[in-house]
Amino acid sequence: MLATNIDDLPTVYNAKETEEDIYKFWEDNGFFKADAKSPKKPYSIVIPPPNVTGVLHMGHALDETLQDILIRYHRMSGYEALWVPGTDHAGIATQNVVEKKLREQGLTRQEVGRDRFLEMTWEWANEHKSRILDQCKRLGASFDRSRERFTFDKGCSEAVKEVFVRLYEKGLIYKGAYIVNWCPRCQSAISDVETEYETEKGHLWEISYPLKGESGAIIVATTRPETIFGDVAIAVHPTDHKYSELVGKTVVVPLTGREIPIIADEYVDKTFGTGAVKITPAHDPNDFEVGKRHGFEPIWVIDEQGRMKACGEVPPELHGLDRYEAREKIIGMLEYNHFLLRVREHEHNVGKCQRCGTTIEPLLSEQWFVKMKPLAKEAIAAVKDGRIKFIPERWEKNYLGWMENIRDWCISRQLWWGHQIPAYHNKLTGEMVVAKENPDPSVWEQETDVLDTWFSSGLWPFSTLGWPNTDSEDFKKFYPTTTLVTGFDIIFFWVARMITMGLEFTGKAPFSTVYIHGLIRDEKGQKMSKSKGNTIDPVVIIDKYGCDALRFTMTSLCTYGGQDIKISDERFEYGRNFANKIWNASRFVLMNLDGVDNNDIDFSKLTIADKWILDKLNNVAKEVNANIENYRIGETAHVLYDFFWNSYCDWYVEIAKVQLQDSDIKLNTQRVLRYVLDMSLRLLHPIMPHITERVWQLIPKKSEFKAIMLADYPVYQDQLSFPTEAKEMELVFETIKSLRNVRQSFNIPMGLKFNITIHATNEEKPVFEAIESYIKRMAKVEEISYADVDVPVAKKSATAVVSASKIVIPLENLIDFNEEIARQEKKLGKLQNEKKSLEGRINNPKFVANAPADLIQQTKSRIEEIEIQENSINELITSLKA
RNA sequence: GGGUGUUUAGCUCAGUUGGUAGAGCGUCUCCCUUACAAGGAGAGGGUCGGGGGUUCAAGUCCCUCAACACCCACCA
Repeated sequence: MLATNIDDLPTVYNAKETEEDIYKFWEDNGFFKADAKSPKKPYSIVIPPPNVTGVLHMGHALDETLQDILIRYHRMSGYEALWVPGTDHAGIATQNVVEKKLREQGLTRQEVGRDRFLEMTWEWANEHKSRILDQCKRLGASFDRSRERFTFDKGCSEAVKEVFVRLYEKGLIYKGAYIVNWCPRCQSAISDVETEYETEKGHLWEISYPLKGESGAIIVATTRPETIFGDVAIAVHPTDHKYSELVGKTVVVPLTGREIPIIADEYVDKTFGTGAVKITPAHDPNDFEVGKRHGFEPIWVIDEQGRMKACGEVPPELHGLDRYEAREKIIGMLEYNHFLLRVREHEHNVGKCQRCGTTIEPLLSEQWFVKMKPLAKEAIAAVKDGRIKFIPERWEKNYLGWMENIRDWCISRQLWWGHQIPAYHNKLTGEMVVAKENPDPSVWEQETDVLDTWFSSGLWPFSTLGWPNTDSEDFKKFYPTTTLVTGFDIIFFWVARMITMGLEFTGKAPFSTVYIHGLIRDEKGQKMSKSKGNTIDPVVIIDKYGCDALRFTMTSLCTYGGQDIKISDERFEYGRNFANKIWNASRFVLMNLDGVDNNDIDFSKLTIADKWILDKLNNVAKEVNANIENYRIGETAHVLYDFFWNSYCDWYVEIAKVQLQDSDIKLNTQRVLRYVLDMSLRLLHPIMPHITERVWQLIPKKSEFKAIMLADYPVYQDQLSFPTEAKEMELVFETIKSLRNVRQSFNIPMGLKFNITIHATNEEKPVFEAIESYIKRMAKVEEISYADVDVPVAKKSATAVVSASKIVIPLENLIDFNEEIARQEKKLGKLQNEKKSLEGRINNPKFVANAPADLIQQTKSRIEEIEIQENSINELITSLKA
């Protein structure tokens, strides 16, 4: 149990013991549950579903924190806020994990069989499904667990079938034989976006193909000699004079003796290699196109495992050999037979499987595709006409560029873990139908391929809200969602597809704003990865520094431009220290409230300092609201940090200590202290939910809200605006700062109080009188006396020029006058520089003609102010020198 | 080959419509002042990557160069 007695609160904030209890308090009270029947305006976010295979990492921590900030802010601002949590079945990734476990037992999925394998994967998924969302609780995530979903649950599966059938019926899904990116390890096709290219050092082999029936040969350059058996032609550029006489002739493929023609095709680059290229339509996407144009039948020579195919085209001694072993062997064979003329080092890009890193084998195979061009139209329009806005805006360009050049999406995967394609083959006739249900299982059997995992994620914003049942309460209330928060790395994978599908099936953009944040990197700016061993575990950080510290630190590092965020363990001290500051300032206030349980401030009794802090708070509220609305989350953190620490703690709380001594204004000061703390906590709550809730619960109050997370978010109020007093307080700060400066400069110990004389102007004197008590306490001043501003200052003294007045500290025995002269000259120098530059402006007629009036006025008055101070300082220096 | 981002204090980075640069950490002084040493007070530190241009005025807009990072394309 957390302590409730103020005197029992530790002097160091204990995040660990607080956070668990507070989260439980929220959850037990059902505060995260959204009400679809609420009359309030909806605000909804669907979580980018983490993979069931995953453990919480820093990327999630940031993503979830930002969503939680938006949700909590809107919940407090009068919206019915719904955050839908859930996980992704992550087809390949999950299957790989389960297969790996099998392999550890010496088994393959084929040995286990499809049904048993799926059973095992479901078991595994069910065990892990909630794990990551449970971990998100450590982040303080206020999502509605009663609405938790899974991309492979019944509802999502219904949505998938519905979408598939409708797209098929519309002619937007087709099946066909094309070159796809094939992962020999995953044993499946993967899509273009799942293929990552890496630069690798390889070789460029020049191979001689002898002409048939005459002497001579054509030299071909290739990086993949093992595909030689699949060659159907040699291509040269139509305008390449080197080869013009050879086009139409026949050559003999080395090592097989097969005869193939030399053809001309524009695809060939005259300047690369030898200018002649072998055409292997079954194993290269470009060659496939060339082959199609010229009407060649592709020849398969590499199988799905990446091994040489046991077919007539391939010499028997190579059958079943791995593609790289075969390559070595073939090189040897070519060399032995004098077909190999030259080898060169060659750097080129090689496609890798995003999931397992295996080199992709472009393979001709029968797959299912979605025609993207027709769907992309609306998805492009929705972004162009502003129905969907990207923050930061530049990602729009990125999205549009991709969408405008979109290619068909290969959606079939030769996996077992995933949504089985709802197509059925007639065992007798071979006929195929696409339907949500099997027409007759005794005659029809379902397609064995499953769908790309992103197919179901693409439906996430509406499948989670009840679609295809468009009458569901959640769908009606919360769709379309408001904001999507994610990293830029999945704009193509996910965001683009949600937009496409959402528009096609609901007629509405699935969200109006896409908030893209940066990626988390290590302190050197490198991507965090398990293999590099540079990951930072958010749970470890939370244990060490606290969740709110983690959230605050990360939030403060978010920039409007969405830059990547570099972190290291020590950086989180920033947030922890701030949490501790909040804790201790709160303790002070709580210890001094004497049970004051309301914010009923008596406006007639407000001091200048009270008005200043209220004015400041008011402006902060205004700024914070605007910042959050505009996704300036980092700025929000900075503004609140600065206000709470530098204004409230460093100045107002210190001033309040003075005011609390005055029985006349004690109660009102307590109310101001309480009010500003209350509002500060509310303002901070979306970013630092636990500590703010914890402290807020400790503030004596009549029941108003049950929790700070349900309290009203502060907004700007006219009656709390005190610009005049806010300005006058500058005098307090300047005075106290100058006096402290003098004290430090002359090494006057804090224990030694001194008297001062203020040579004040008539305007400023009343203000000084009003703030005397603050000056006395905060600058350790004994007595304050006044003199006219024109009266010469006492000779043996240090002087601070503040605004138009002078503050004189008689320090006969304490100061070295040369030092004081130097100190004043330094200040004078600064002022003179400033004046010089300002005068340069004001004396420029073009400036006076063009600059805005208020700036000119401002410049003039600043010059006047400087002149007054200059005069004072000059006088001082003269008198010191005398 | 196209595109985007970055370059500001010793370090890590902020800086919304152009109006003489800010924070955190670190450094140097001083301080256990009854909320906080994870703290308080004071100080020092930058010709805003180079060059050019627009403007009365440029860290901010335009051009150019350089370095670094990333994305897309995929010449065998």
